[in-house]
Amino acid sequence: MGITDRKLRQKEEVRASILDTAWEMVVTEGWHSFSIRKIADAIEYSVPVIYSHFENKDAILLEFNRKGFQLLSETMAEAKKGKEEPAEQIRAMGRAYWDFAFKNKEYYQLMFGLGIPTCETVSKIPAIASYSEEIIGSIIAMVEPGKKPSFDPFLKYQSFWSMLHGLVSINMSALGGRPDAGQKGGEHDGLPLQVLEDVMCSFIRGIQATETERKD
Amino acid sequence: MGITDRKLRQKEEVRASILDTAWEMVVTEGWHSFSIRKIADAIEYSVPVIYSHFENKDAILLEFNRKGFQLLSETMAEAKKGKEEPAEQIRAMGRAYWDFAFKNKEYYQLMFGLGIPTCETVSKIPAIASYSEEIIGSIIAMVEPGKKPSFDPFLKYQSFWSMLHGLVSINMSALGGRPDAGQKGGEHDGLPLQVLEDVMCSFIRGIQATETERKD
DNA sequence: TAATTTTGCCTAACACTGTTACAAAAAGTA
DNA sequence: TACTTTTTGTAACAGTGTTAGGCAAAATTA
Repeated sequence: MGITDRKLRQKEEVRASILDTAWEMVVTEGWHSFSIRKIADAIEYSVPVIYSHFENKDAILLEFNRKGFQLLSETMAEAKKGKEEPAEQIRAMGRAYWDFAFKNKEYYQLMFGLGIPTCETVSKIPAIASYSEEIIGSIIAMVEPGKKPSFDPFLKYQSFWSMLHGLVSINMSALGGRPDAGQKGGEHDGLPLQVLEDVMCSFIRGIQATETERKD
Repeated sequence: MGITDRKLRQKEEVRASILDTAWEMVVTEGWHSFSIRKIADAIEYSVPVIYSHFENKDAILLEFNRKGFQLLSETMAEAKKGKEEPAEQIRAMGRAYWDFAFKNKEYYQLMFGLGIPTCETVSKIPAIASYSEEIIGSIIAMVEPGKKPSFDPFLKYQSFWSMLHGLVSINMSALGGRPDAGQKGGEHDGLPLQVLEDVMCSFIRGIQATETERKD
């Protein structure tokens, strides 16, 4: 049956063109102009055709979310590969995370913007797991030799991610506090990268330090 | 002229009822149901009346933004007041920041959500300045005695804020990574607070450490 | 008091948005 | 060719932000 075969192929083409067109619009015009109707107009089909490929608007966003986390976790794995020392791996991943965020602003905003219902969709995106494992691996490797008691790698992972995410989103909203922060020469010049280094430094030093006691 | 006086008073009342009603709706139903028409309906006026008080929807949001930063900077000042040691001040402010975020989810989401055009509105909110000065003050006080060269308090401030913001927003989206993170018993139970302590610990230790050298 | 201006307010429209029911057209099958 | 199934478009529904125009009451003036 070559006919149903071709039909499937054509259907897949339409689906791809929906995603491609939508993405192009988001990149060139921003998330605010992400609209089913505009996509339909651009691919020269009527609106219901889109609904025959995706249940609703959120389903398209979920698809981009998937791609974003896939890309991020690949980026992290790639950054890790070059380095031997766990501390260097973490530094490289931190830098890679930063670069990913600013090279793929649209993905990052979708993935970590507060407005998006990530709560329920976490389970639908397996790449989140592989992304976090990439980091946790290095953290464990970094402390294994010393064999410290009461060391929670997941806690450290959350700290690390929090630091990175905060840094990125504050810089992405150009809300640094200094009036000249944000869009100047290139995209993020000088100080923010220094802050990134500073943050990673104290994180790594914090893990390498023997004790992690706290006075509550 | 008591008449124009009363008119001004009444106009002010309508304005206040717009803001009150809008806020109540946001708190009970979330940001998604923040709508000019719904507000008009609730205050029992027609839609254009709202436009006679606010230029547009963003103007109302800006108003809430102002209030949010006002509240945050007051919270920070209050937290600082109790402590003498700069390190303790910073820890207290970090904790206060965290509490503010989860006690005022709606404010926090508005203030630091990526979807909101904070870039242009920073200049319109003077409370942002007083908030950051509150933190920078303690950072400077903490290192002053030692008189370290090449120490940038603003860089440390950005690090600190980034860590806090990342921590909060990751926990707020219930995206911790562990399936049970987020909405369990109360609102944020156990681990996240440990992460907060962990993060503040390494931050303070990082400043207290004599050198801040990096190998690039 | 009567005429006139000003003010406050509402109806209704415009241009959008996501979503869907239904009918028409195209394609495949007999 | 006639029938059936699949694919597609039209048009509607229920929302959204925003604004133009008119009406009536209130305040000002004559």
